[in-house]
Amino acid sequence: METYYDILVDELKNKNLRLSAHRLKILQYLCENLNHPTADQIYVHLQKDVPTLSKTTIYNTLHVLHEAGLVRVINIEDNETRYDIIIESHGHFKCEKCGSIFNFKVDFNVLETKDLAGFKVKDKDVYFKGVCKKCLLNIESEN
Amino acid sequence: METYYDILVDELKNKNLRLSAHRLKILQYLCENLNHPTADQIYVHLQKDVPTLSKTTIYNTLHVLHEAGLVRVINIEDNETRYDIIIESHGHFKCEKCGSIFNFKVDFNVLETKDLAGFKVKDKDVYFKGVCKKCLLNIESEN
DNA sequence: GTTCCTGCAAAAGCTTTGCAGAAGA
DNA sequence: TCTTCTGCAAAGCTTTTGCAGGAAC
Repeated sequence: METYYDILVDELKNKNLRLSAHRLKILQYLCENLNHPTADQIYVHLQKDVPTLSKTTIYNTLHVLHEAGLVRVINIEDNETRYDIIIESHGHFKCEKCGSIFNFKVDFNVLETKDLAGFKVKDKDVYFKGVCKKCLLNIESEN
Repeated sequence: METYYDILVDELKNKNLRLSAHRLKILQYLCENLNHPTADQIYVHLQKDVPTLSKTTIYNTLHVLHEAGLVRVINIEDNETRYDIIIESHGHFKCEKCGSIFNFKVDFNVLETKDLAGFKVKDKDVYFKGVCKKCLLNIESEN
């Protein structure tokens, strides 16, 4: 069975991008960790395995993967950029207590609007913020 | 007739926030320029009138206005934060050619999803990116 | 008279850039 | 062999912080 990773590697080949060891590591990390990591989180994690890995390479690779259409950029918060492999369109919810990001289904078709008639829409992002279920329960149990 | 500015000033009074000269200037600018400026754009513009104004005050004021619920924070792009007085909920479209940000109507009710059952949702943002009508026409006329 | 706001300078934090050496095709 | 990638160090940008003086109430 072909995994997300395999599919993405094929995509890289198709687009004539080099399959360097570091790129594959980063891609693998993204496929195994669908928790919308920041560049720094990827760096800290992979450095354990690959001590020579630099942040520059993380940024470079994320840019390349984004331009190739394999990675989504998430700017739900102003002071951090997060990354996500693109599986299917969904919205992102960020909990202000624990900082976790959750995916949720969004019907992007219903967002069509005549206000943007004549516009070419390439990216659609839906960002929600608030408090997640788990944190809400924790707050309740404290009172 | 009461303007947006008047309404917002009343809001500040109600929340016991000080109506300093600089705060009122920044609020006035936001009411008269509904083009989602960055902190720097506000700074550059207002400095002509108020040379002593500092960027620190711009940031401070924007934070205060945001916490008071009068200003919306827009993170459609990773390297810049934009600000918007809150009139009614709408989506934001950013043109990748000219950089302009357009508002468009969004029915936020249809975005409700059972995936977030039990979550407390406080903010909802819809960000689209692409090319605006005007830039599309310019591109066509070049060919 | 208090409290809060302002502005300067410095620091912090994330991201980008330039360039020489290394690795991929 | 040629092209592209990598990593270091430095720079760039936006935003935050600490603190003394000043303004609002």
